[in-house]
Amino acid sequence: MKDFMAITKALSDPNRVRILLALRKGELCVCQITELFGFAPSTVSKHLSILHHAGLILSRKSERWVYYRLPEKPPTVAVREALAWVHKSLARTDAAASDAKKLKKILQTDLAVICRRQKCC
Amino acid sequence: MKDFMAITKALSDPNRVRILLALRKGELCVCQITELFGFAPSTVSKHLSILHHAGLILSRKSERWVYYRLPEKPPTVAVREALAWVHKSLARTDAAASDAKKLKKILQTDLAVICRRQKCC
DNA sequence: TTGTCATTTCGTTGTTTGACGAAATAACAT
DNA sequence: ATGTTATTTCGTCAAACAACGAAATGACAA
Repeated sequence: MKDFMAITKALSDPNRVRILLALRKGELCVCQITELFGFAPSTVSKHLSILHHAGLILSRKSERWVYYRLPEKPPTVAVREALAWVHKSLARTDAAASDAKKLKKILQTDLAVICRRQKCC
Repeated sequence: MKDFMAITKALSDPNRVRILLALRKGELCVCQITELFGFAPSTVSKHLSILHHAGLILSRKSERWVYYRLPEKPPTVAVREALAWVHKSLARTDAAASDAKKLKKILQTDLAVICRRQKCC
């Protein structure tokens, strides 16, 4: 029950759901997600930590960046079904499409440039 | 997306999830659920209204009581999958079993008696 | 119509949550 | 070692939320 509630709480914020949808196409680093949302990096990091704690995403560190991704093999049935439910319900929505479009642009830009941009302005 | 978030918000409170599990065996009136939880009737009513608004439960009025139940034919795919997910994930947990046991006792008692009990003490 | 009774609505209170910026951390490059 | 840099942690603030009791509602019975 506790594990299950960790999942439902993680899903109860629309921005965290958007993160799950954005990760469908493959892993993203924190600053790419930050760029997509326009939030402070600390805010995005917190959202990712909640998703990670619920088992809904995995992370990996490489060079200077931390990448998050959907689990190829979900840790529990509850997590697997939750992810399937999210994607089935929302993959074709306008919100998902709009994020996907924005994400495409972000993926064409160099990571270092994106990160630096978040510091200065 | 808005409809989906109504569902995830509804599921993000453990007591509301417990209500959904309690309704698996059939409809219950507000005072029976109130008895099961030990909360104030107004609190339970609010929880039910949130679940109802998300499409996760239906209501019907009969004599003096309002009965809530799971939809036999869920209104959307998202709702259907959500309910299936909840039940699949939690039906066999201790929490569900303990509520089911308590509920069995409540169902043996006359409705009017239960309701009156909540007024006086 | 009047009273009764189950439920809902409303207003209040304490807790949780989501956002931020500043400071800490951890990894890498110099 | 030292500095740089991406990310995380911490403290703060405002908004949202869950609980309550009191009052309103709406249905039925007298």
